[in-house]
Amino acid sequence: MARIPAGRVATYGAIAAAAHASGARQVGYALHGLGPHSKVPWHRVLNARGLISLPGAAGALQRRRLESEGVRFSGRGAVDLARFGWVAPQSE
DNA sequence: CGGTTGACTTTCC
DNA sequence: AGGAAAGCCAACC
Repeated sequence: MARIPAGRVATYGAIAAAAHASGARQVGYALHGLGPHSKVPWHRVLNARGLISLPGAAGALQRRRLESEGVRFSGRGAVDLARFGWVAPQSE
């Protein structure tokens, strides 16, 4: 996840596959455990629809951070994964 | 040790 | 096309 370049986003499922995680939910659970103080770019992680799955103020913070990195949001607050979606480089 | 939960995804209706 | 249901697996109580 830390290898995700700025201005790009990745889905939970993609990270799970790249990180050999057991499932997309576990990725989200791990992020929940990290906390907002972690230096991991957790804000670049979105769900399969390109939407922010994180409710509350943290979600608003995430969107703001992504916009700061150049990620453009669609009218419904969704990110175009076809453009900003990050593909894991054969990370064994 | 077991039932519930969750920052998810996919399929079926 | 939009909502409900099921699948998934580790953490929590």
